[in-house]
Order: sequence, then C-alpha cells, then structure tokens
Amino acid sequence: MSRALTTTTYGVLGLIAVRPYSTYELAKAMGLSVGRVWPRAESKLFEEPKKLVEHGYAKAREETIGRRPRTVYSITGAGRRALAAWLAEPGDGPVLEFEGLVKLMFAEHGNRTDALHTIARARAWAVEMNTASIAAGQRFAEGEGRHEDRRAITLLVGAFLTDFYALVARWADWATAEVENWPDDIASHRISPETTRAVLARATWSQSEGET
Amino acid sequence: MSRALTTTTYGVLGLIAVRPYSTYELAKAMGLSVGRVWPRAESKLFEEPKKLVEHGYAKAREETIGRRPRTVYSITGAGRRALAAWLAEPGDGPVLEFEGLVKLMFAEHGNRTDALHTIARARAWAVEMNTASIAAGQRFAEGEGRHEDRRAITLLVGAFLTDFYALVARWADWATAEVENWPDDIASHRISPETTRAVLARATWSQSEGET
DNA sequence: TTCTTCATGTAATTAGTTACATGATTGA
DNA sequence: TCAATCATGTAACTAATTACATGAAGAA
Repeated sequence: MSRALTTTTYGVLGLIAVRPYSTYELAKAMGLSVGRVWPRAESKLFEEPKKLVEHGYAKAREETIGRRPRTVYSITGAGRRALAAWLAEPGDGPVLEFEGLVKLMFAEHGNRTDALHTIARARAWAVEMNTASIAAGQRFAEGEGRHEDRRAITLLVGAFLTDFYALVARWADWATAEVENWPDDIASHRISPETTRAVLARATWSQSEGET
Repeated sequence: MSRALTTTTYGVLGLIAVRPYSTYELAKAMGLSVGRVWPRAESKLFEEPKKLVEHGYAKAREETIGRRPRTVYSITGAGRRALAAWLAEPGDGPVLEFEGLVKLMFAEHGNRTDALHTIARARAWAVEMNTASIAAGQRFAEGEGRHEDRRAITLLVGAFLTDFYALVARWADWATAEVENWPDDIASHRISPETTRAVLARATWSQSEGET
C-alpha cells in the first residue's frame, strides 16, 4: 500500500485544481508559485502527478505536439475532496535552513573577513529575492482582471515573503556593524553583559495577539 | 572517491573544533545549536563523524562506560584547515519551507475557517519557538563566564531567529485580520486595486545598506 | 541550415527520515 | 526492584537531487 501523500504531491494537486496542466507546465508553475515556500527540484515534480493518478485524484490525458507526446493532468472529484480534507488538517510551521548562519556559528575558526563576506552574501540574497518578488508583483498587479479571484491569497503569501526578505537585509546590516567592531582574532572578542541583555531583549515582543 | 562533504558534516566538524564530543553528545548539541538553522534527524548525525574520520578530519577514540562502548571524536589539524577553508567559501542564503503557506495558497478550495486555523497555528508556532528561545537565552546569559568567547556569535544567530519568530507572529496577526473580512466562499472574494498596491508597497524597503 | 532554447522526460545516486533495539543509570 | 529515561547506535525505507537525453520550434 502507498503511504500518505507528501506536501509536494498536494502542491501539484492544488495547481491542477485551478486548471489542467501538462507536466512541464506544472514544473514551471511550481517554481513560480508554490516553490517559493516549498522548493523542490524540477525533476521531482515530474513524478508527483503519477502518484495522484494512482490514488484516483487526477486523470492523465495523452496528447501529441507534432510527433512528441505529452501528458496533461486534470483533477477528479475525489481529488477535490482530498485537497479540501488536506486543507482542514493542521499545517507545519516554517522550517528554516540557512547555511550562511551555520558558517557564522563557527566564525571563530575562520577570520573576520570571511564572516563579513558571509553576511554580505545573505544581504545580497535578500535584495535579489526582493527584486524578483517586486517584478512578479508588478506583473501581477498589471494583469488587470487576470487571476483576480486569487489576488487576495497571492498577496497574503507575497506579504510574508516580502517581510522575510526585508528582515534578512535588516539583520545583515546590523550584523555587519557588529562584526566590524570585532577584532581579527574573533575568539578573543568579549562583549559586555549589557550588550548581551540588549540583544536578548529583542526577543520580548509581546506574544498575545494585537499587542505586537 | 568520496564527494564533497555536506553542510551537515561541516556542522559536526564545527562542533568538534570546540572540544571532543561523543556521538550522542554531538546529536544533542546539534539539536540545540546548529540544528536551529540546519535541522536534521538525530540518527543522521550518528553517521557524519564517520565520514570525517574517512577524510582524516577527525580521530575516533573508543571508550567504555561500564560494559557499554562509546566513540569520542576529536578534530585533527587537517580538519581545522578544512573547516577554515569551508568558512571562506560563500554560504547559501536562507531556504524556507512553510507547509502552512502552501495550504493558504490553495485556501479557495477549502473554507475560511480552515484558513484561519492554519494562520493561527503558524502564530502559535512562533510563540512557542520564541518562548523556548527566551529560555535558552536566559540560561545563556546567566551562565556567567561560560562560553563567554562564543557569546557574540551566539547572539548574532539568536537575533536572527528572534526577529524571524516576531515576523511570523506579526504576519499572522495581519493575515488573520485580512482573512476575517473574507466571505466564506473565498473564491468569490475580490480586493481593490488600492489594497493590492498597498500590500505590494511593503516590498519597497530601500535596498541599499543603511537606509532600511 | 545550424544553433539555441523550450519542452518532456528518465536514470543513478544520495541525503535524510522513521522505526526499532538494547545497555546503563537514576529515582520512586 | 521496577519503571522511566538517558545513552548509543543500526536497519529499512523514501524523498529529493544531479546529471543526462532527446525531440520540437524559433532565431540568426
């Protein structure tokens, strides 16, 4: 027996719930939308619709473009019910992987310049992502009428990502200023208890709704 | 020949650069420190030090506690050089996986209550993480003298995570307010061009350093 | 006509997870 | 002395990545 479907599979199920997609279109569409919060390699996405067919959640239709075959998937009634059921289940919180921060954690075993580079790279990443995001947002806003029914939802997700990119950039600016004051031999650096407390105090945002 | 080591492997290399660790200690220590920005299953971590030994970056010493064997790993000179070289290479930017947001992207195929639950869960996650983070920070600040040499670095990472948790909570509050205004039939919801523009405007944080 | 890019995948490999197993230690 | 938890792993499985392959369409 097959095990429960993964988030990746539900991701493509959600896409074909909007309209039928060919495998290639699916891979591209994931990259632009779902992939922003659930990144997967393209080749992986070619397998997922097959699983959906196995479960009866999608139907495959074979077409040919010239002499090339292609497969177009569309959702079934059972697929819509499965999607709705999945939406009602609790979703996992964010999972963050940040190699740059791993390097920073071990900064004392390298030199200060390396650490500053690592931080600068994170900042550049944030600017790059944000630029792409703005461009996508612009196209989205200009496409008058198109996707109008999905606009509110898209903005919900876009706002999160935008805020995240801004956070990375702001943190990088602060971190750069901090590290610039470090000695070249990082391990010899000491900071005052007051500084420690001040940074820790950032964590005390009020945790009940409406007071943040 | 073996391929390049992974970030996970360098993570344990970084740990044993501070002091020797037994495998079990490594697994625990990863969970508490590196794991916050590079989460991996414990069992995975039991394999990594073996790879380090293969490469000559670590030495294994067999000990026994009672009749139970255990293995303690310590870093070699080659290991320190490899770590320093790795620190000098560019590090990847953050990678975010957020199942809750995937569900929100497809919210129109479920109902409004589900969407609100999903958002609420994200907020609860942020509060929970932040609470744990504060507790860890407190213990850290109180351990007078201990880890004093690593304090500045730990705070650098802690500040990032703290800001991230706060971001998730603030976003969730905003998103809750938005979704509460949606009709039960989400797909029928339309928002004004002004609202669209207002949300998109969040993305225009100034991207050059010092102006954020 | 040839080169490049788009479109459509498959194969091989690896990184990672879940589940299990079992000895030692501590506390009720 | 019994149960719980700490300590130390192994085995089986799966999800995901990297690398490759090839036909069609459009550009130069």
